[in-house]
Amino acid sequence: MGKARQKILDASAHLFYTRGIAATGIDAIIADAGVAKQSLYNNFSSKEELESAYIEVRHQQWLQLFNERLTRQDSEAPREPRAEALCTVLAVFDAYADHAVSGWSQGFRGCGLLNAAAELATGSPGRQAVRRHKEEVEAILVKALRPQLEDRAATLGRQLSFLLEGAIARAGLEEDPALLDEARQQAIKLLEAEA
Amino acid sequence: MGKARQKILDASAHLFYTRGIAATGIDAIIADAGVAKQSLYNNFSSKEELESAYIEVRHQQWLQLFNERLTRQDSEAPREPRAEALCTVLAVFDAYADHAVSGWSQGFRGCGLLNAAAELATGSPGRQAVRRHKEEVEAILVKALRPQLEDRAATLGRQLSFLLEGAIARAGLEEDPALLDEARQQAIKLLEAEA
DNA sequence: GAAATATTAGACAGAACGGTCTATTTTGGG
DNA sequence: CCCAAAATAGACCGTTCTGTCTAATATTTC
Repeated sequence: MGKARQKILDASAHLFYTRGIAATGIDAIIADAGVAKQSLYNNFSSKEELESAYIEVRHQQWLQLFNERLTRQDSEAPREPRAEALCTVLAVFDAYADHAVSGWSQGFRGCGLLNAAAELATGSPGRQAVRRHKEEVEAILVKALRPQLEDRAATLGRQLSFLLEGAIARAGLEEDPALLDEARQQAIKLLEAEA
Repeated sequence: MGKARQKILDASAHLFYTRGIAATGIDAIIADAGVAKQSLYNNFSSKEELESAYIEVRHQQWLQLFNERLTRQDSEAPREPRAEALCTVLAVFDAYADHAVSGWSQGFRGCGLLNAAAELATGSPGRQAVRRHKEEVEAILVKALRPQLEDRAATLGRQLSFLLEGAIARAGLEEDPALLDEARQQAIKLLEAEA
């Protein structure tokens, strides 16, 4: 397959994130990608399918950033069970921060997936995909906390996921990723308090 | 002034919230409102102005729900300084829950203001208004906590605002306002831990 | 180098968009 | 009752939207 598809995905990732999905027209995407309109419809049957691809790619990007953070910390830090839970939690927070600053030059606008969901109809495949993404993030947190906290893992994992989600949203509104650092600090304190 | 304006505001509140702003056309609004197109442009100079009005109205609606919760609790509960901080915090959370269930029949989709911001350009008046709304909510929390917590009020107020914001977002995705109750419970525990 | 596959530019269609205009009718206050 | 203000229906305009079509040109693969 060709490289037009990737150029289209890159351009739509940029435009969908910075201007919103509905506000971004096909013509703007192909102009930004430097690609013919037919190349878009050779790779995606409709704009809706391109939107779904955008969401899926963004989810996979986050997963990769998370795994990079996780393995990086694993090779540095020791393996006490308590520290491992903390490392995983921090990797989740840092992966979101990484995702934020990776698009910082385009103007930080919070979580692209949550923003996309805001434009999608209730029950639509895209919105369900975003829902599953957030559930997966929460599940990662809960699973990491389980060995140490048992019953309280579910509650604290959910609380951390709320904290993270809210921090990203507010950081996007304030255009200040530093709010993510604050949430990270608060997460550390919450974990210490549970120990 | 006439009642066409109110019918338009009601219809656009419903449609902007459930379908998104960009996805909602003028014709859909006037059809839902049962109003002539000219009546819309007699009351609003453009769709953009109607969007701004939608945001402002929604902000005022929340403020009213908050004040109702506040005065209701004030007339019931005693006035210990510690309990007053808790009451204000819970009033903030409950006001958001009220706002959620008031539109529950139309399908709960989280915070309408945050959703609107996701569609608005960085630096646009509407997006700035949403930002100020969230800052005001956080300021209410911090102010309520100040007498009891002094220095820690700012940090805890911010943490509570993150918690609340994330809970609403996740509740919207899950279409389950019960997540707001969980966040409320977590907020109570956070306050107890600080005491 | 030939055949198959991608990619290109651009015209085009049909619908939906925001917004204007006219002309008529309804409404409400003095 | 009268008159000004408000609301009505609906045609209309220019633009933009998604998506299709044609036909020529690159690129890859064998």
